Amino acid sequence: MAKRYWLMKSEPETYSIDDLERDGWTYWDGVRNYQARNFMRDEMRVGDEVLYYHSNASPPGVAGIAKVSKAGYPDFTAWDKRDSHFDPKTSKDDPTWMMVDLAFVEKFPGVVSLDTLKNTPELEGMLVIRRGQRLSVQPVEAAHFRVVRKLGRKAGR
DNA sequence: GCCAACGTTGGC
DNA sequence: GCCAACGTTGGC
Repeated sequence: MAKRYWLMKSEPETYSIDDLERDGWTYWDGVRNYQARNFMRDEMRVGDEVLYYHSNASPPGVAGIAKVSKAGYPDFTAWDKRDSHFDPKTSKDDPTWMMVDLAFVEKFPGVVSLDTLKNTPELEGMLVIRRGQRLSVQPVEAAHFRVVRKLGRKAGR
């Protein structure tokens, strides 16, 4: 199957692109939304590329690129009582929540801000700039991905 | 910190 | 199955 592209949101206070660069890879735990879960469980494949989006940041925007290094598997933090994402309704026999692993690819020299995304005509229709769009994992068109990467590589220069 | 938008829960 | 109440997301 052809490589696909995604956008994933993280609050930099919780886990930023710098954290990912330092660690090299991470597991994407804590997603507790069915639509986002379905993307990770059913559609994300190893090698897919991901726009790493900083939400609740100033400015919010795409900070770099990651890639999927492991396809969907159960989010074990859902079973951990001490974890903030603990979900008492799910069991190990029938996991509700899934996650993927992400590997660091690149950090942009500057953030491609939400404002820039909104003001770039080639990005019209991108989900992340749609009002009220809260999905933390969302598909991105290949053409949009390339435009954002180009903007990112020259951002802050 | 505020609040609009949205998803989920639960009473009926 | 409806829908009000509630919790969360995320821009500002």
